[in-house]
Amino acid sequence: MPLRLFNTLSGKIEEFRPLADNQVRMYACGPTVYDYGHIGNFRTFIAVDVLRRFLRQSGYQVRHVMNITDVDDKIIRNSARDGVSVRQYTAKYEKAFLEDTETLNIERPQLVRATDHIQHMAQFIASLEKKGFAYRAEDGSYYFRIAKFPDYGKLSKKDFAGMEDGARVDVDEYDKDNARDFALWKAPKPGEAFWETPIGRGRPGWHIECSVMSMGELGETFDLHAGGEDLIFPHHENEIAQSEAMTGKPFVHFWFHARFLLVEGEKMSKSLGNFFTPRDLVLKGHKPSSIRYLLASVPYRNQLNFTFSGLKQAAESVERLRTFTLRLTTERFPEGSGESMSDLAKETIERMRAGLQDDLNTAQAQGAIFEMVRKANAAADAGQMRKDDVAPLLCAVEKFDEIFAVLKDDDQPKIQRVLDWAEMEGKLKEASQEVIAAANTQQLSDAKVEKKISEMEQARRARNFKHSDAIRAELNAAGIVVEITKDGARWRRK
RNA sequence: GGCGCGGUACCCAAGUGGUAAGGGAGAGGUCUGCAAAACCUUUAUACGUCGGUUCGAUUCCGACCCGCGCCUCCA
Repeated sequence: MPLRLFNTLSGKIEEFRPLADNQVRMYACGPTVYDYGHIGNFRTFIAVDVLRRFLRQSGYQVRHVMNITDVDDKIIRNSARDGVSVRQYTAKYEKAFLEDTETLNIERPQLVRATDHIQHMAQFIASLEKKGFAYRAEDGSYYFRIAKFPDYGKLSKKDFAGMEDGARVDVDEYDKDNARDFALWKAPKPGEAFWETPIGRGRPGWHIECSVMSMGELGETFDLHAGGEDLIFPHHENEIAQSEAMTGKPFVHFWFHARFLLVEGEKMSKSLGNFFTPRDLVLKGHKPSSIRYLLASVPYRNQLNFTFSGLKQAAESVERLRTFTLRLTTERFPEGSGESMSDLAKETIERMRAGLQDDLNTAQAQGAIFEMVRKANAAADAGQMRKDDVAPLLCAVEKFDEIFAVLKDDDQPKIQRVLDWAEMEGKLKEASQEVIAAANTQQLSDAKVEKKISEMEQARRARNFKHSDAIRAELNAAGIVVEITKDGARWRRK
């Protein structure tokens, strides 16, 4: 069964079939690097990441391109305010963004920067003008003439048919033929940064970069274009207008949009004080894996209410899966195999796939894996687990993690990087005591921990529980959880 | 106002025309030197409200209430 995805363009769930048999070409709108990315941004990027990972798991080769918007009004304004070049200003936030995607295990797409393609954009605009879809305003700005593009509004389902070309609205404010016409190119105001191009001095409008760079990398028609739901209009609508006006061909087959999230039941905003970046959350003591898990656990088209209680629950869920994996890999089971476990694993893989194929129903996939965990634990407790059952069960867990990417216990180095950054930025005081304490205990190497553990085991064998408990308490204080099992002690970092 | 999405237990969250996955939290229990982990039992006469269709609706239709999004640069 093929993947079924909601396509904003048709407003329906459709079978996803790429143009080329085996290859998917997708483009995702990336960040505008004028500030740190927040969890709302990352919800979208994680949704796209889940899509990308699932496509690959389904056997497609994925060509995934993402833009970095490193020029816009805010960037121009802020860089001028700080007295630095546009590139100097954006470099910091671009770096931060890439670090954050790593922190959240978002696979890196091929990146394209807007400022690397200014000349291409200028050429593109010149061609649009030649074709009659663009015009130059008195100040040297260029606008797209939407009255020339009858399909305008087909993505956002807006009806612009009644709009007459030439009906001037707000003439004082806009130097355009029609208020709905949007800027392709902005002439510089005095003191503003600009690029020198054949169509004059200025900077690109917001939408043009995505048309130029996506088609430049992926061709005139490609499979899928993704972004947050707010981009449906005007951004993606305008991309369609520019691109299809240019080529006369369909621009994109599938439009994929992730829904906005709420934070503690309210729209995230700085004024409400519920505005968080992944860095904020890490400093508050939340693991990157918890953040990713929570952001991925609600299907992308549903509103996700991001709460601190939810973050805690996510952490517990991840812990449960990690503990299960640890159990399978450390416990000794009798030789042989019990037929039911490999069936269970197969069933689970099938259910996860079915869920994800159904418009990326991540919640269903999670339900499937947890049901397997419970059943497998029960079997192990009942002494019915066999040595050969382990591999298929682990395989199912692996399939799960190919999509969710939360099981590898690599939170600590990422947390450390955030701490290092906080120190440099003078934000270390915002870090919780727990985070700092946990980071300090990372000094304890695996070898040292192992040594302590074997000392503890010796004490236990001698039934010197006072001593063994003391060691366990000491390790615990250092962020190491020790669990005694019938096959000996096993440990993990908190 | 136009267009669209949603309202499921203490919290998060799937799902179905025939009476509710999963996770977290709570309670009780098993195991254990003690912990931890794990397992078992338990927590929705019921899926916003009111009508309608139907043998039967939480699931389909209608109205209403509530929440949310977009309607020019916010993912």
